[in-house]
Amino acid sequence: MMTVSELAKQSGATPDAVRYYTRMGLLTPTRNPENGYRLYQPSEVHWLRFIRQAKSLGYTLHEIQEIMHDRQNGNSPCPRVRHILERKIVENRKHLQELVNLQNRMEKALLQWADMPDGEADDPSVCHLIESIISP
Amino acid sequence: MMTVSELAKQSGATPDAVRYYTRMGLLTPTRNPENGYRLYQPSEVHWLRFIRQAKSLGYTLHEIQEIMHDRQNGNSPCPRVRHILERKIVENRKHLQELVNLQNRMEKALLQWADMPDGEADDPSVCHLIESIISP
DNA sequence: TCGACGATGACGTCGCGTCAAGGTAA
DNA sequence: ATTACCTTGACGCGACGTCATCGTCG
Repeated sequence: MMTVSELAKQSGATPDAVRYYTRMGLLTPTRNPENGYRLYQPSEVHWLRFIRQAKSLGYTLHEIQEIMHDRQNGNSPCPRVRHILERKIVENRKHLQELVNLQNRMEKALLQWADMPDGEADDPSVCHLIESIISP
Repeated sequence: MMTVSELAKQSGATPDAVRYYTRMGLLTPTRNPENGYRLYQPSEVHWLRFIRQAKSLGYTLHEIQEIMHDRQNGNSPCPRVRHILERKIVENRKHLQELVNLQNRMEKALLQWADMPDGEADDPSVCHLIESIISP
């Protein structure tokens, strides 16, 4: 039986994150009746590592919750796990493209600004640098 | 003088966003004393377009606030504007790299899972697919 | 006795979106 | 009279981090 920070150290999470996962129902400690401390079984280390592994693959805590519910209901979570990842690959590709576009806009702007002076205090515009950019 | 939704239409924002910018102090309407409606000067269209232009370049509303404060204090915001963008270009490059890494991890996982069966309901692991991934 | 740990509960992040409950305009 | 607008205030998102205030352990 281990306390929050002992469990946290075993898997690289912070004690605050462990408490948060516990509030969400992803971890289910018992309580020390003398002082109310959360007490985790050694087997919880496996669950917490699973949570962190899934998170590093892009699963949200809500999705991890659904995966664990499958398990608790006696179903294999694998079909759901595959579906979610396929969706995430598509979504992330779109997100990446947006960030690439943003990066291009920012770099083009900085290049274009290199030849432009700073504005004066009494300019009519807010910032002529920003306003000079042609919207895509 | 225009109401929220008239101003919003002039620049492509939603009325809710206009009210939000107003709460943040980025827009400063007067009020119709008869009914309390926000009343914007035609010149606010320029400010709102500036806000949206800056946002599309990646500036946060908080940063836009600082830029506007420069203006109101009689200083040129341009040096700040340049600095922020230089910082954002670096940050976004890092963020992009993380998302590319995530995308690679996800795509490798899906490929690897293609040859693996779904787990059974009585598996000892939570999901052997996710647990089979070797952490980077 | 003191510092490191534990507890709860609430608030902050970011940029809005949404909802409720009501008043107003055309 | 209907409908589309306006107001304020509060809550939701995601994954924690932080803070205050307190009790406990070694």
